[in-house]
Amino acid sequence: MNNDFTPYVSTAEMLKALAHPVRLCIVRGLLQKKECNVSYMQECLDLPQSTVSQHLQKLRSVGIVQTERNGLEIKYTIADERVKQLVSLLLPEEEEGAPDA
Amino acid sequence: MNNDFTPYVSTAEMLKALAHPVRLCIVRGLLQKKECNVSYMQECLDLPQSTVSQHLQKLRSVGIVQTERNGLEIKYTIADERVKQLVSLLLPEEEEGAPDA
DNA sequence: TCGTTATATCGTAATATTGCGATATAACGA
DNA sequence: TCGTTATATCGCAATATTACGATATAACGA
Repeated sequence: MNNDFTPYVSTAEMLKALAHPVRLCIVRGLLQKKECNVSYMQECLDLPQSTVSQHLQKLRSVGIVQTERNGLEIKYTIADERVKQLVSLLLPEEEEGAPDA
Repeated sequence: MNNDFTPYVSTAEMLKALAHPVRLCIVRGLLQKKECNVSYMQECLDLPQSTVSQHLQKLRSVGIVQTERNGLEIKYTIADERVKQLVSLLLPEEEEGAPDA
């Protein structure tokens, strides 16, 4: 009868993009810092540059983050306001301390 | 420096469990109907029984749904209250009409 | 133009997820 | 106990995701 799942596909894709520990970390860091370039994230995350960049492309492909070029650097910011609520719903707030990604 | 993603792993797993069109459909149906057995879902979704059951096991493995046996049937219900908020945040409300899964 | 820095994309091996028929288990009624 | 119904698990081929070095692109300063 009702076997049309297309209304759920784009939401599922957005959730899939968020459903990775590294990407959750990136998103939470961006929510805290408001904006960030790739090499700073790379340092914080301690992952190869290509790995960080690919995670960012995935987040960007579903509209979770957006970019703005500033000379050599590219600033990433959160583009979908819903992820703010989503993260505050799912990620337990952390202790005071050194900031993240 | 900070390359410990373990705080994000369980949240990522929960999101991964939700990040599938069929499972989103199941979850939304359960939120609407409050409870449901497998064969009813199977009919609504028009998918093989084993497929539905495997999706349900995945949702159960991360605590999104829970089960209660009632004779031959097993009733599924939403176990994690956060998904209610999550779904209402992400899934656009639908028109009046025939109920779903 | 060249060298350098910042970021993105390619290629690919390793790993994970998916769908589903076949089969197993669990509970019921006779 | 047997047959039946409801649900779960197995096995596995097909597909998707992941990580990351190698390479490409884009912008800058000299």
